[in-house]
Amino acid sequence: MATPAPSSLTPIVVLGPTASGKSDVAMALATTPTPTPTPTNFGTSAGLGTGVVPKFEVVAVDAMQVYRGMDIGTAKPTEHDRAVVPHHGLDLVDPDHDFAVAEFTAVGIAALGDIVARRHRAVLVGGTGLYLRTLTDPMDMPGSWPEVRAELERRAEVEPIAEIHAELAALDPLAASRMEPSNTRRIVRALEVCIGSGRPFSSFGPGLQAYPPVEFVQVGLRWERPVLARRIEQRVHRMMGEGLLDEVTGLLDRFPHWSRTARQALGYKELVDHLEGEASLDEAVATIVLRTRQFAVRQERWFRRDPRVQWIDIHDDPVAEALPVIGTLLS
RNA sequence: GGUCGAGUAGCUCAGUCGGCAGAGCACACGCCUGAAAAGCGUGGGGUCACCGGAUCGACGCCGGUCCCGGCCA
Repeated sequence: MATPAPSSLTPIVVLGPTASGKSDVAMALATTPTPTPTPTNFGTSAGLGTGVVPKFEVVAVDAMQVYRGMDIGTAKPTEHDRAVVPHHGLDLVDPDHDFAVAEFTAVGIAALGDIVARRHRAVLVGGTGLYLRTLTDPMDMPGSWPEVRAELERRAEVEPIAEIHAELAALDPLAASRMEPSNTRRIVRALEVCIGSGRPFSSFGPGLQAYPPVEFVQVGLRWERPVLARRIEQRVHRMMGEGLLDEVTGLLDRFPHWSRTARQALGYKELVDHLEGEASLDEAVATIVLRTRQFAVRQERWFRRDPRVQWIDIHDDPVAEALPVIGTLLS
């Protein structure tokens, strides 16, 4: 794969499942002197500013860290880390705001542009695969047509999904053939785009299965599953100890109605269920652990398809084990 | 000790009249274009507690053993 040689401004992506330590690795990258291919000191007039070691800025690529006030459960970077290294993509909206990919993409692309303009280097911390893809592989993402969507969703409640799928097949056979006839979510969206835009859904770019060479250095942190499972369990208990339940009640106080998207956050929905009497606290915590483990597997499955990712096997200490490898990748 | 009920997939449990062993969850694998911490699909898995018996044929019927739970002593 003919990826361009990294320059000192090539963005770095550190990705991996939840609890893999990618935020720590990003912070370490940003705060430790790393070997760079460019001469740094001596004030040689190398020209074009190559003599400067770029400063780092972090772009958090995470669908839940965008919500203000959802800190503990999303493992959001601390105030201290954010004071030491500029962070982007955090605290974009309140939990009553219905947030979606396109909104993130706009913020992310703007942030990347600003970072380059400052001659700084971006470190993307990737947890949400789709969000990350819209940054590394800018795509022609169709718009949204809420009225069309609402109508389709209303129909999907009463009509067999097979009929709606057949309708999509008539308008866009290719798209219809690419999705399970039972996947209401995807079928409704594809139809929404066909009807709303007047163009076949499948005409919007090659989709997610193309992985062209791209000017990002992407490293993935890979753990053995049982080890990661243990880390997840420990982290969930740590979050509870840090006051996750209080965070949830406080947040409910300020925002009685969370958006559909914010409501999905792991650790939050289960505790809300508990507060509503649907589960004991122990049950809720056990559910958080289970679902977070399953989520981590889904993240792995998403990321491991991307042939451009260079995997680093981590056994114990993400920072100590990943940094040297990343250093060699950058030189 | 007596008595009643139970023992089937990793877990919780269905299994009609004796005729190829089932579900949900978990787990593995795949998919993913404005909900993505969401959503959808596929798959592997069994000494039917154990021993014996009757039967062409037993998870099921008969006898015994073990184990768990309730009740009575």
